[in-house]
Amino acid sequence: MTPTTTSADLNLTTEKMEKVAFILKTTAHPTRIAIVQLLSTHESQSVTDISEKLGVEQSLLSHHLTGMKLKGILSSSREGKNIFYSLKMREVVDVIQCLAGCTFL
Amino acid sequence: MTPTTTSADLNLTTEKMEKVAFILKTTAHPTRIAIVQLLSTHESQSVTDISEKLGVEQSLLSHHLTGMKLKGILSSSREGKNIFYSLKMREVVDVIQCLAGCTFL
DNA sequence: TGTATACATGAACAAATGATCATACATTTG
DNA sequence: CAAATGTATGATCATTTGTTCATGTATACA
Repeated sequence: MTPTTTSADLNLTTEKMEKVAFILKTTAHPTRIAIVQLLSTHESQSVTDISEKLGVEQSLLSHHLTGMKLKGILSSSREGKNIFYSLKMREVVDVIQCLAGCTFL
Repeated sequence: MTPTTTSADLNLTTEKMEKVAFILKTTAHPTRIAIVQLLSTHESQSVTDISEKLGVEQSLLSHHLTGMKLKGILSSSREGKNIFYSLKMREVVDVIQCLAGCTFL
């Protein structure tokens, strides 16, 4: 039986806890959550697309995007003048989904 | 049909994204993940218990614990000289579980 | 009442993060 | 090749976070 949404026993090594913390940290920002949200339903978007849809200035967005790429959450590919980002680590969608479902939020 | 662990479409308001980010941030630290892990299988532990089991110094641990309590993740109650902490927001267990299950970590 | 135990708190500081700005680089188009 | 467009990068600064240390507070017990 594979684990479902209902909580099970965690049993993490120190190393794994660090890695999990690392991913959580990389995700823990409203703009970055918005990026994940957008890419969860769009497969691939250019920086300009994202910038316009989220209302985030180019440079700041670029910092967020390259950071998330560096940390393995996103991937990117150039297509002419544009660079298209997409979700590489789709698990973060589940993570956000999980918290977003909390009634108390 | 209620959402399961398999990714679905997120559709979050700005406010909700901020709240989710807030919880993620509050969880995103190896020590705090260890605390969640411990409390996920122990219902209630004193500060000394946690300090010894995790090998974290009293004061630092206390800062983490009070922070997590303040942010709604833990709750606490005094019992004589001891203060027992327990998990209030059990959803964070699922969040960690989700990432911990990733093969690439 | 004094002392020990358990925990919290606040100051201080280092390190990480987030934002902004200016500028650099790559690609297309004229 | 020059100019325009799209994106990245690096410097700088403000803010937040993590840690340590010293000290404060609450409870128990002699």
